[in-house]
Amino acid sequence: MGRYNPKEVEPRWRKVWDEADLYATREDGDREKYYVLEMFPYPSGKIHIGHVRNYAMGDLIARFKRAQGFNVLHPMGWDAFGMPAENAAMQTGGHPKDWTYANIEVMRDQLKQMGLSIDWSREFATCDPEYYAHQQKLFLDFWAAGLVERRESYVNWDPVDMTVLANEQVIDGKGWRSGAPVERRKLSQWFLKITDKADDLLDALDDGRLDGWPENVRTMQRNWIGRSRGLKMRFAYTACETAPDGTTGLEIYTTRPDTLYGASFCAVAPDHPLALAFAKGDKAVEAFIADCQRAGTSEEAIEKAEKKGHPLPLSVDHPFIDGKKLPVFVANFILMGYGTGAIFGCPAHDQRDLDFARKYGLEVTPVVLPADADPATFTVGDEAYTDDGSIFNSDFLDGMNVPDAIDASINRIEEMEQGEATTQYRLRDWGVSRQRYWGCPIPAIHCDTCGVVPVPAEDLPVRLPDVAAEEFNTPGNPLDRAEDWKNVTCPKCGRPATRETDTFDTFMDSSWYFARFAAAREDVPVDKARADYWLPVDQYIGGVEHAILHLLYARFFTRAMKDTGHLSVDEPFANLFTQGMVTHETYLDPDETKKLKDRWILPDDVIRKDDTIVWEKTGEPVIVGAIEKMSKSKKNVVSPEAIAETYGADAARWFMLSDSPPERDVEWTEGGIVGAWKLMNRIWETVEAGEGLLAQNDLGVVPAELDDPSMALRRATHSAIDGVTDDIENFRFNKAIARIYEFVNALRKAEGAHDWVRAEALGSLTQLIAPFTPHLAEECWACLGREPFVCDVPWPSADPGLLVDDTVTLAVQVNGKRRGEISVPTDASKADAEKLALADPDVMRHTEGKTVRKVIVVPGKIVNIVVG
RNA sequence: GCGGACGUGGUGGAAUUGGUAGACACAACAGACUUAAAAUCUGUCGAUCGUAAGAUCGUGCCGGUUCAAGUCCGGCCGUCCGCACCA
Repeated sequence: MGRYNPKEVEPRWRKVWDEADLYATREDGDREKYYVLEMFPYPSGKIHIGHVRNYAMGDLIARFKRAQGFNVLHPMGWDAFGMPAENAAMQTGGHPKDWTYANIEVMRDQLKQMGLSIDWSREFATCDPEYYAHQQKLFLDFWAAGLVERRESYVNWDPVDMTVLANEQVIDGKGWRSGAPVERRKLSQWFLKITDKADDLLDALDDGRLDGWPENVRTMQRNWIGRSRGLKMRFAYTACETAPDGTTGLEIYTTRPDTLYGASFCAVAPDHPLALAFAKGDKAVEAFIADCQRAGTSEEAIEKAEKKGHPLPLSVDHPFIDGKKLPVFVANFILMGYGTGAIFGCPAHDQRDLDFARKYGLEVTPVVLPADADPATFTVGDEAYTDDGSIFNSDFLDGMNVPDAIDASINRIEEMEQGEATTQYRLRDWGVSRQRYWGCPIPAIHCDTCGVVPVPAEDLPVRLPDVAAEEFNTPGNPLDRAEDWKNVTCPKCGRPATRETDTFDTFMDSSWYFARFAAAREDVPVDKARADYWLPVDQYIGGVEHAILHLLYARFFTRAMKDTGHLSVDEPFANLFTQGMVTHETYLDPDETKKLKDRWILPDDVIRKDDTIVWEKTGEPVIVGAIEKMSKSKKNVVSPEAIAETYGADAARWFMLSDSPPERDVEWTEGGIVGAWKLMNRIWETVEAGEGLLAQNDLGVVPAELDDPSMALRRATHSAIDGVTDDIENFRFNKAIARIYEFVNALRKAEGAHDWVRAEALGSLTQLIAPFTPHLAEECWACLGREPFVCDVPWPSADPGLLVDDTVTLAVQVNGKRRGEISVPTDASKADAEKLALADPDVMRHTEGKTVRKVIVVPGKIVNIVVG
């Protein structure tokens, strides 16, 4: 007897599991497969509580499915390339590689301490040449398949990190990592043609292929891809054949060709070729463009920015109205990156166009009439009319609704050979070049004679050269200066050439790792047969912060890998679950003379005294700040190591899964972890009281004639099995935990129950907690004298006969208000229930002297008596 | 502005297709045990009135449907998330 001692118990069981090699997985045709994967961690140094929550969920699912008889794959790896390693190298004078692998060593140990059922034989880091060699091969295959493009383009340049960012990595005009305002630069860049797959990426969101994904993630991806159907058309220049940029007409894009009759001007983006061409000979145009480019791109700047334009010295002909000319402006609100960078303006039905037209005195002709408006008097004031209606003032379109008019105008423009229907995307191709050392080298060679040449497959991998530590303290990319590595001969012509010195965006590394786990040691990127067995991932679990970037890239990669014969699936993740963050209170030093960033105090350094929280150092109260996501900057972090040391890994896992629904944020509190710890002890104590009770896995037949307390415990056992199973299957871990609490409470009150029933209850309890708290469960299982291992025992099933009682309590309402309750046999007829309800004294007090007009009986639930 | 999620005790949160609102836990309070504390155990715990039995009110606000609404419908208010001068 004695308290449960996780410090001794947990390592002991992990050793036993290790020696039995329990969690190594092989392909096995007899059992159905189940692939559960949590987003792999970046080896930043130590695991944090967020990891604990993420991996506790994944391990819960893995163990649950394993007990249900599935052949479970549950692997782990490291997303190991990336800038923090270079920053650390800069600060410590070391090498990114040493820093990264040292962190992996530490974090692997920490993860192992959590008692996860992971197949460590499949572990890899993305910075292993054995991994990135295959990534280079995939890239070469994509290149050959036409999915890669090298082009000169404006890029988002992060001046702090000195690298290019993908559009997805620019948030509010700032770098996603550095927070520095992003600059525009023109560079030659590698692109993956994700827009080639835009339609399928979008369609799969709605055609059932991603039914296992949360709606919010699908919506985010839908918005991000941003498909719109419209018309690309040319407006002929009035009285001139060609413009200074060499074009013979202005090509615009519109989704509202139905409003063509309301057009009153055209406008182009400040960096549109036409505008730039005019700027060369026109100081005013040049000045206007420069002015536009100076304006910020932040959200605020855009919102406040006034619609501004500058006329260009030419006009265009209206396609439908003979003799009507439209002026052409350069305007600050047109984006070069969307459509053709040019529009026609219809002020009556677009707010931006209206603002612009009012400012420059352009005509406003309404052409869409609201349903109840009078065509003779309808005008547009300061608000554009953007809803549906019937077309008027528009010749052949008059009387149509908006969708019909859109079709009709497109047809007419196509007949006139002035344009065609097209689809536009907000999504742009994925720029994958990064001017960094610590990434996967791009396998390409630049030759003056042959141009850009792929590295031959047999020369892979292109390994990162070892460079001296001081290289990381020099601005720019160390690969640019690694002369021995950089200078090669051209594989085509044999003349001197140079390697590509950019490396891949690290999001590429995480875009296919799930497929590599199927056969992590094979000498091909993906072993097709084994990948066909394991993929898709049946359950993927991670943070919602990856809803767009990582998940979209992985979906694209999977399609590209299918095109190039590496995979057979086109969606990588059949079911996705996005878990909430772990938050914590923040504490502030009240001394306001200090800078804010120096005032945050660690939770470990404060003490709760009655109602106030004081700083250990001074004994003075601290300011209790908001409950926020744990972050190093606000110091509101707790160390999983310290928690495990004090309470054990099981208690930490349990707490992270209790209370809050898994998709919601959970607040880390001292009270919460203590509560979990108390339960560990309570379970242990309860099981220990039944030590060796019927020490066998198979209890045999149920004894006949059990007394009432025994029957009650059996019912509690089976309803716990039923409820917990259902809750786990539906990701309601907090409810599953609540049911286990109820079951434990029932079990502790049932000491007089029959031994057989107690043995059944204790065994079931142990099995039910096993996916949550594997060490404790194994210890309990051994204590009961059952055969190891509980994690390999089939999941218990509930006897449906024990889920219903033979009597049931019905609430009785009078006029919808609860006035009493009656106990009736479960199979009682409606008439019997009605009779009993009407005879109940509590009910009769409210029906006395009144006429019963109606009685509604819902079997098993409620009786409602309507009186008047 | 567009799209999505949500709003329940002091707190985290339960409530399957409309059918006993507040499961389970945290905090708080009272009691038992103890020299004492911790731990553990028992009890109370939405609000108001009442010694009690009980009554009335109560799921962001207003209205509606229904025998019955946290749940459905209409209209507001508020919070969070994503996108955003996307033509």
